[in-house]
Amino acid sequence: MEKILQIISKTPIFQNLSEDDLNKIRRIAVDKFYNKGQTVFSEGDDGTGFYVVAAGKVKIYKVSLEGKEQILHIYGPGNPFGEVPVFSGEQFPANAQTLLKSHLLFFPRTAFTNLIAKNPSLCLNMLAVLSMRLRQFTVQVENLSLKEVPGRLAAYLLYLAQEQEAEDTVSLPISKGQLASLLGTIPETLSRILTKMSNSGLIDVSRGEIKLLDYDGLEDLSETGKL
Amino acid sequence: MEKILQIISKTPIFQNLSEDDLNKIRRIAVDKFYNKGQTVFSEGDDGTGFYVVAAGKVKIYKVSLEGKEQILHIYGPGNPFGEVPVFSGEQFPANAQTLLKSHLLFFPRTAFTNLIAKNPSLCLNMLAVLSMRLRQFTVQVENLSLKEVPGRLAAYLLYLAQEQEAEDTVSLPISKGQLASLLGTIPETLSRILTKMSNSGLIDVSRGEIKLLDYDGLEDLSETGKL
DNA sequence: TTTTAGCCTTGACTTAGGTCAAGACAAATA
DNA sequence: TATTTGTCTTGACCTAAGTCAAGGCTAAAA
Repeated sequence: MEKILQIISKTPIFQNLSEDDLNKIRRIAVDKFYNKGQTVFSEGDDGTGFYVVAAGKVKIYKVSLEGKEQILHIYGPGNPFGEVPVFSGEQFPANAQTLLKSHLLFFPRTAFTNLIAKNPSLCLNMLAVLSMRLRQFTVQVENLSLKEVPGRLAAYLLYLAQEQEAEDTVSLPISKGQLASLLGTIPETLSRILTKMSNSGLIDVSRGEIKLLDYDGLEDLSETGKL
Repeated sequence: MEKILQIISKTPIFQNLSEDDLNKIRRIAVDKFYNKGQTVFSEGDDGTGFYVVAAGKVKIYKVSLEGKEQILHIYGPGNPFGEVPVFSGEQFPANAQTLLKSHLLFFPRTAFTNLIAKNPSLCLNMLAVLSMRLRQFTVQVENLSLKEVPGRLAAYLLYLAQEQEAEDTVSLPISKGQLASLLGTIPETLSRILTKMSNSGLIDVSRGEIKLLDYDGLEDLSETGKL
């Protein structure tokens, strides 16, 4: 139980809250454990609450009738997900599945809204989280609509480098197949583009790691989109 | 000034608030008037507050370096926009421009956050609005990534029919050029697809109005995406 | 009514990227 | 070490949709 409190106190949405508030939050949290590849919820399911990743990794995604998958987000420790139906009612707008053995905290809807209605700080934190999400979607739509795949890949690699505070070598946090789905393409295309970028001296690819050889070139590519 | 109060009391984010609260909100609202085609804000501008459309129409959009435009939303009376930087700080993530002569209400950031921090109902309303937005983005990403243009168009027409509570004839609220940008394509492609759908008996197109002849066919198209 | 200007449409062409099928490679299991 | 399994890569091909350029239509302006 104390472990839960520790996790809660470190996650962004519960930042800057009193100890009393944190305890109230802890009391409504429910531990849930999942193996790799398990479905947490599916699009259309009733949203009875939201989750916070305590450990592991979760993908949020949509699937077309023909089976093509588009990943919307990948969340790791500290990230909340599944909040949309908590505030707008209705069902989950997408699917959630674990990418690794995961430990999640579940916050039941009504208990949580009761809490938030009495706690302006918590409410403002939540508004900040949703706003950041909207900002990210804005970028994703821009990428899908205004950039070609090489541009999206370059942008993602630069984002990874920043995320990992890496000098020049980033490690892919997901498989190439999943990366393709995140970038809105298919593995074959991603593979071809990786070799193309390799050949033009932008990057160096080696099993799960990519060395960024030409930052300026990558930045240019991520903006103009032309390889 | 009373007109402002009237507008405020009708807009969704200010629903279910006490008269006292509405008056407080009214006091911080600033009237702004724009002609057709004027820029309200640009991507990267500091977000000093957000807007509510009192009258007119506004598009929120991104532009690529090569000048291609992707519309993210089109907002009419009662819709708020530009809230992201209010809660997450930083700059506007996209551009806003009027599509018609418009009357907007501007809510300065700090005055509004002060209000919201003291008013749980207002805060929950705002959470609901942002959640709905996230839901819409989810659909937009799905459309862009998993559907082809005919599918997106069919989905949009069905959405319009529902929106307008139309039996079978919907009127396009925006020009075809703008519609192309909203669907993530270009006018030429949209034009070709409209004639194709016309030829296969799904719709009947006539200057700003489209008659939906085959709902089932359109629904099928919007899901499978194959014309 | 004629002219102008802004959309919209059509045609010919190009291309990014998807599909299908076959292999290559590596890791896990036997 | 051999075998299986899943992931990744490569090649040949196809197609949706973008580009470029020319006209056509409508509506406002002269």
